[in-house]
Amino acid sequence: MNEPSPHILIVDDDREIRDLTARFLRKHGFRASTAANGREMDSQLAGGRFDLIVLDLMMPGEDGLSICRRLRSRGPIPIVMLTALGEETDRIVGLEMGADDYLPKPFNPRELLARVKAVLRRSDAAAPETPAGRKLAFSGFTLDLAARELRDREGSPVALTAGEFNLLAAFAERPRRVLNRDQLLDLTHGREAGPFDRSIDVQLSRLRRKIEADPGAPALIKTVRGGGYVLAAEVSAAPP
Amino acid sequence: MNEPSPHILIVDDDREIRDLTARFLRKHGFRASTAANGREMDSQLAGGRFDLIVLDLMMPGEDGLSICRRLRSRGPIPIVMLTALGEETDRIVGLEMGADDYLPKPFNPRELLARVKAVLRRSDAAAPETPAGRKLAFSGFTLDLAARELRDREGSPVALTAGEFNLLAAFAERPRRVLNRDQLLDLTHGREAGPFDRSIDVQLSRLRRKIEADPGAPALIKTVRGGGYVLAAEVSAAPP
DNA sequence: TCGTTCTGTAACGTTCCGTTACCATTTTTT
DNA sequence: AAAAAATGGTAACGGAACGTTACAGAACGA
Repeated sequence: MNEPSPHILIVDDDREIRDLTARFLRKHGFRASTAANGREMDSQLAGGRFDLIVLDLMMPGEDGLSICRRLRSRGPIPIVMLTALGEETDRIVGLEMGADDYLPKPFNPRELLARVKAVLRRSDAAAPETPAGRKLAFSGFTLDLAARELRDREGSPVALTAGEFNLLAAFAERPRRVLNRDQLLDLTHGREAGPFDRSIDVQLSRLRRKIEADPGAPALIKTVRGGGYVLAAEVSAAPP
Repeated sequence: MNEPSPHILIVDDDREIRDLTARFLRKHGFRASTAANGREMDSQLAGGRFDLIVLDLMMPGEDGLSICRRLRSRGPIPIVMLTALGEETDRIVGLEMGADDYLPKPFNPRELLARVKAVLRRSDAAAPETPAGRKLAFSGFTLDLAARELRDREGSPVALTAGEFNLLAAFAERPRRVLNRDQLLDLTHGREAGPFDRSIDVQLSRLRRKIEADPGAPALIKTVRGGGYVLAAEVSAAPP
């Protein structure tokens, strides 16, 4: 079972940078595609699976921060951002926005390579998903990570939104561990929590309404006041 | 029961950077210790447990790379590396060496904080094994530490709040030992007692109301006047 | 483009828990 | 022994954390 080399999407309005970078990454064993702006990126993303996105911060039209936000709301894909030199404020804002790493322009291609590798290694270690679609079973439910669907004990599918599924998957992969809101935001959106961020609470409330027998007295995902939430059930691998 | 704040070791030959960084991290809720070189780091590591190491790359004597390699061979502790600006080659080597993140010097403390938090969040969520999903039995009750629930002798769950559960867990893990209020506060909240702190008394009163047959004459958790409280029952491991 | 679905924010109600206060009981002091 | 102090139980209160709903902007599909 040979896994394919990681697929990287380079988003930059400068054609020369785009092409040179893509060629350089390919020479070092990656697959690389390019996009000149947000729109092109969207159609690329619709077309295939990517493992990491190299994103220019300063672009005409929709800028890198806006794109970054959009990507984050979709799911936890790793992002390396390219920033003009010295814009430290932007770097910090971007970091809180959820980019995984930064590279000041102009950059040395070798260094981009190193950061891409490092970010991939990190996100790989953080998300130990098996390439083959895993199925997890807990408390009568079956969660199919590859098909992204949940079935109840009768086998009928439970309609979950993307956000609800991501949240449940984060718990199912770490059963019986208390996860705080920071960690959950990171796992589901790769984002950092703001000071008054309640989005996890709301998502969890919606999730509970769908999977708890009595949402008023949750037995599956419990609240740990001051700590976060924990999946109380035992999780085991389910047969394919 | 409640984990203490993460403990960070700063290894840098520059005393000013060391101390400023440590102070900054402490101000933001971390525990921080310092070491000026590899030797000091070793004795610090021998002395206590650390959750993350901030490591300067350029140091007289044993340099950061060598230290990083040694740390890696010891175990999987998270490392954030500090590199001088422009040492591109070293940065690349450092990342490939296995640092989890790095920061070019001079760095903005806020950015260090953001990266430290991010690295901790991830490494914490990626922790491989479940600590100890133990179940304890005493006096007809069953306390499931992983699922955070208590069941009575009929098997019906007893609704405990997080604080009550933490308190009971502290006792169940130390049966027949008198625990004073300072110890209990430390075990449940990682906090020190204030001069007129009665919070343990109040919580215990609430807990007794839920688990004692006659809260007026407690048989499970007894008061030791002038000493604290003690779980009188015998505790044994329960089958899963 | 339009309509639908999803999701974060704001707002409000509820529950939890630390503080305070008051009382009963025990211990110490006078 | 009476008075005073110390100790602990618990009710009551208020601030903070959490649950839930409503709404509006964003993403998505047609």
